[in-house]
Amino acid sequence: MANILAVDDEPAILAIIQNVLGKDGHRVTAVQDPRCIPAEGLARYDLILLDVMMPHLDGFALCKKLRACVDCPILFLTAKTDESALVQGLETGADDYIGKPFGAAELRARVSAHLRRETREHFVSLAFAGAHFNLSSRQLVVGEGGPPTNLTKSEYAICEFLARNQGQVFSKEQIYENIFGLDGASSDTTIATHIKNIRAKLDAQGYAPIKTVWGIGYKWDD
Amino acid sequence: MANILAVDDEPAILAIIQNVLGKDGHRVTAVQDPRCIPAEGLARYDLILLDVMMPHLDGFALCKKLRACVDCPILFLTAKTDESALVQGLETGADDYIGKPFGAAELRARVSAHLRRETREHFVSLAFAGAHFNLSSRQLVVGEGGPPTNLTKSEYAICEFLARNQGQVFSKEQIYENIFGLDGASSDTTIATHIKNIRAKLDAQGYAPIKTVWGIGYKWDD
DNA sequence: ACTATTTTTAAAGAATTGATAAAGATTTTG
DNA sequence: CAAAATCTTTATCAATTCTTTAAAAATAGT
Repeated sequence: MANILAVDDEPAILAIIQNVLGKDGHRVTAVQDPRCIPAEGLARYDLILLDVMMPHLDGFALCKKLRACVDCPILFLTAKTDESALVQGLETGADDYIGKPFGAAELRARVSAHLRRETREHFVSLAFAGAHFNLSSRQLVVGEGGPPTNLTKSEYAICEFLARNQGQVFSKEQIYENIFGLDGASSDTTIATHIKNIRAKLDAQGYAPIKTVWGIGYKWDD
Repeated sequence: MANILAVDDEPAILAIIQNVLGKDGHRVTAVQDPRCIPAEGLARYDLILLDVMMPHLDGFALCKKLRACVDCPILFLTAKTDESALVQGLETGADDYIGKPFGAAELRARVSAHLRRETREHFVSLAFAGAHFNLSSRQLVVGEGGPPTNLTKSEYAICEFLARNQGQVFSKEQIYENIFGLDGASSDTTIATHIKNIRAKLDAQGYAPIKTVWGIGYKWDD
């Protein structure tokens, strides 16, 4: 299950995408006007689908802009099927280029392949000097072969999010948005309290990976 | 530049691959008989290209076997262009499926896209001779791979502003306005004090990029 | 030597974080 | 289905850190 952003000026195409990928359990956010892409909270998407030919904004230019601030797979989904367009698309930083008319099965398979790859890479990389995440059982193990830390769902989610973006600083709002979605309006103290509780549990095991960056937020540093 | 393994029973195709990708500086190892794939040293390949229909061994089965012990991108390159074959190919663990006859440009673009993704830059940075800014984590690192300088929010903001406009001189008022907005009425000493504190921290690391332009203001010069 | 400007010092004021505790949700258990 | 346990969110306040200010000392230019 993944968060997917789909941008296309044709509502019919958006509906198909939403239908096809929804069946696989993904949450699809459909945007018809590329100018309305949420600037904040882009980080919470696991994959982005883009049309090339849209009014108001060129898909290639949009891809370049998105790529500058986003790390997830970007896939073009377009009627422009000539090879030079494909090359141009991939060179703007996209990861795949699917020609219309596309089959539902191909769309599903390609989206799955890209998502699978993300987890494949992350699985290997989510081990640190002082601890490692067991991503399938959603547990954090401090040290070597010890018992898993007894974190709650939210606490684990915060840890995994910060750890996946090791070194990067996030504000409390950003953390909340990335974990609970944009809708949830929360006070700063929510995340602050979670962080405090996480630190209490990890400190008890002699592990302190969450650093405060004063005035900005928190980061995972191990 | 990458190590690429290409498996295809047709020598002509292998030659084309070797020629096309060789021009991009990649080292292509060509294997005509899938049974001869080196069991050892598979990990040294950054990307694998597979044919589907080969004598002696099915490409899909081969992909599954490879995927079990290898983490790099696997791309099918095949004449079987129907959708169900594509879906089957991606489901065996491959990352892409390119139909023959393929254009040289498409092959290059797709291979580059997959390699690029492996090493995708997670942090946007602003680099100078003696230091670089990690813009995503809002940190200034002096020298090569050293620890980030411990700057406060305002101090970092001033540094980034001056650095972004390298060489340009700004008065204290201009600096204050650009960072805190027009509304903030501040005395000159506010910025002067910040500059002093920044210099103290950077001087301690043997780095002095902020120059005073007497009677005018300050500039970043590195 | 004089003046204007910058740098330093030191301390008051403002903002942010961390800790404590308790109310509101949710899930588990009997 | 209700009670109990657990988790999430909120409010409040102390502790910490940062920002701003005022005034003295140092420095550059004329």
